[in-house]
Amino acid sequence: MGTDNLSERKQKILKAVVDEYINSASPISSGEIKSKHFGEISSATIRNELSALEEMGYLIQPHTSAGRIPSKKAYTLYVDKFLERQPLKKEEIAFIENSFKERFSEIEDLVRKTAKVISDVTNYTSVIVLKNINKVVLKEIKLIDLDAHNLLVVIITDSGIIRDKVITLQSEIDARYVKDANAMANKIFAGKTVSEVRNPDKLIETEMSEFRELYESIVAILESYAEKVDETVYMEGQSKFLEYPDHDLNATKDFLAVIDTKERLAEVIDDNSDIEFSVRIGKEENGGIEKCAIVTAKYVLNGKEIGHAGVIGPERMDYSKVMSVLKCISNALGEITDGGNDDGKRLK
Amino acid sequence: MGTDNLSERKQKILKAVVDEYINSASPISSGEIKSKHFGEISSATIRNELSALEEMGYLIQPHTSAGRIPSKKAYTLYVDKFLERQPLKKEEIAFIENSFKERFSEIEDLVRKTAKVISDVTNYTSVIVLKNINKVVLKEIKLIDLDAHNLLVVIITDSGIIRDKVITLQSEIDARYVKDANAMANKIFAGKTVSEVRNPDKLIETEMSEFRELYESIVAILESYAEKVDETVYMEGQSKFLEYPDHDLNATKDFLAVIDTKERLAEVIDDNSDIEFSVRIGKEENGGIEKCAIVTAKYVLNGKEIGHAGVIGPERMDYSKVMSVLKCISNALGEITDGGNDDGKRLK
DNA sequence: TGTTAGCAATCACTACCTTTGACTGCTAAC
DNA sequence: GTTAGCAGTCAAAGGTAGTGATTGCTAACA
Repeated sequence: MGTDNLSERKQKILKAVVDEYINSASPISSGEIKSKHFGEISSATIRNELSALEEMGYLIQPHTSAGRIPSKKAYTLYVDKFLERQPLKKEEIAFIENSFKERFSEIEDLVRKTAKVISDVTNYTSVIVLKNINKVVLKEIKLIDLDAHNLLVVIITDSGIIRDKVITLQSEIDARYVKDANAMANKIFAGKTVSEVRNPDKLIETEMSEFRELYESIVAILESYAEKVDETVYMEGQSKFLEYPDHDLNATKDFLAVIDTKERLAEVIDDNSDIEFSVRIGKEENGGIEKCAIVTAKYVLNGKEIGHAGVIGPERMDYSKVMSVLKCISNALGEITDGGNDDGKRLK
Repeated sequence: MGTDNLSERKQKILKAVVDEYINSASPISSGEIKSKHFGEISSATIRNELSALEEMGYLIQPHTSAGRIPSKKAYTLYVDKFLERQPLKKEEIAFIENSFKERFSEIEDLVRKTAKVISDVTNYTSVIVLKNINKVVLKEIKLIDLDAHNLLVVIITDSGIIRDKVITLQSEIDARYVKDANAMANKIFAGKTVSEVRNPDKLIETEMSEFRELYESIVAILESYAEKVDETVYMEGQSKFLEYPDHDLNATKDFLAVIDTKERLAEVIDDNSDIEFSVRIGKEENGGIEKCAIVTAKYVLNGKEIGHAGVIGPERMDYSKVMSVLKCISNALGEITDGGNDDGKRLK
């Protein structure tokens, strides 16, 4: 999808319409564009251009005597070509950096904080989806005996995420069993991804035979985490969704329906593309929410991509600011996790 | 707050108005009451009674030529005096019982499921708030060494809730240290409530001196859990909120604002009263949500009250059904946790 | 050929009016 | 204390007219 060979002037006018519409949320007239962007040419000329842009599918006229509003196509072009990375205000940068000054002992707290900061600075609803556990590498498995038949299994991944679950075994558990099982489990699981573990080779099968019951329980835990992403979705600022006039009752209904089932939300946010920012505009691309756009970036910690972070807002959202905020947070996170000893540009 | 000595007939009429309004959501006229509830007396007589009830503060007339709608006072009276426990449909009971047939290895899963079932059967948004950890009794503390300076602290309460957190210590950790610390920690913490631990007596202080750093870390964890109830709030069916015409944009805004900060939500749900069902009607009592009511019941597992469960819905909600559902779920939960060997009436 | 001014046409929006129908409150009779 | 009857009230719905913003078109202009 190129620029359709839009003339310099058409591009400038189109950009003006989108800019103005992002500000005002109401249709933009030819006169408005003239007075705010083009002192030189007349509104009639601009009208001609607008008419042409409409024919090309970039603009929409709600009714004959109204101004124009951008179409999805216009937003897409705008994000692709016209967006100038507008710098954040000093206070905003300071706020973000201060927010991550404190020490976080667990990733979960840090993620929560990140979501809060994104929402606070952008004033949109923020969402962070941690990567499906299928793709992460297991670092260690700890077994702790609770009583004669119950074990607490603690799963630690290489990116520091910790999950635990109690399992109940038929066989009696003693200290010796736990010790042996622990050693065995780590031999089998450590360094593997979850999906590798889920489809074990024959070798593992035989090695683990002594602890078959335990082995199957652990795999079951991993399976269940792999299936329900429920616990890896973080949201902040849900109520901000209603601060935008674009979001009427219908849009809100769609919105609530999506955030209601976190699985759906995770699907929407967690795309597989490898680009810096993913911008999805329009109902078809955002899980069915009317007049909404979703901007996400990779969420990188300790040099590892652990998920995606972004915002849900109106189509006419301040894309530039959102991207700047995500970028700035990415830098701040880089500094935390590396102790500031690299350029911090981890979220690419 | 009594019945204000309402005559038999006034009570009957008032109940009719509330019943009808719960069904139709639009003002109830004298004629409607006559045709549906009182073949014998004329609409004029009913009008007289309605007028009296209005003067007493039970009814509200949106405008002169409209029917009446119940006031908060009427709903309260209705819930207190008129509510007949209407039995659930067979399918509903079967659905609830089936939902809890499966085995839940962790409380968290069971709570989530409970929330889902409440929301599905009542068709309102459900909320479950687990009790503030301050009030629960610690059963055991497990320390697991991750590496030379990091310990995983697992806290197990008597109701089976498990929480864990990684702490970083200055001093070097070896197997011996962990073993001793473990023994000491359990001596100190086991059997106490969190609030007792937060205000330790001198004896504990001296006993723990050898592990001061560790001790302080554990207390800090407990403190932080006690302060942020964030992780103990479960919701289901948020989108159902919009299915009721009473809930317009404003109410939705209030609603989102409340559920946005889970602390606020917890405050609203988790009352300290000791009654079977808590019904809060009206903005003043429900955290500021317009035209909403909140019905909650104690959430009891293994004979212990671990929190509150309930629904958020319109003022004109089907109180009877909600209460029946909560009761039925309570029974089903009792059967799970006791293996069915008592009358199961645990949620009182 | 591209640009412009001018002008009629379009249409949402608002205000205002009328009609309709659903109630009520009151009164007088039972 | 109850009822029928009737005038009064008011929201909701529908219609009309006026206003203002904005466009598309045309004809003149550079």
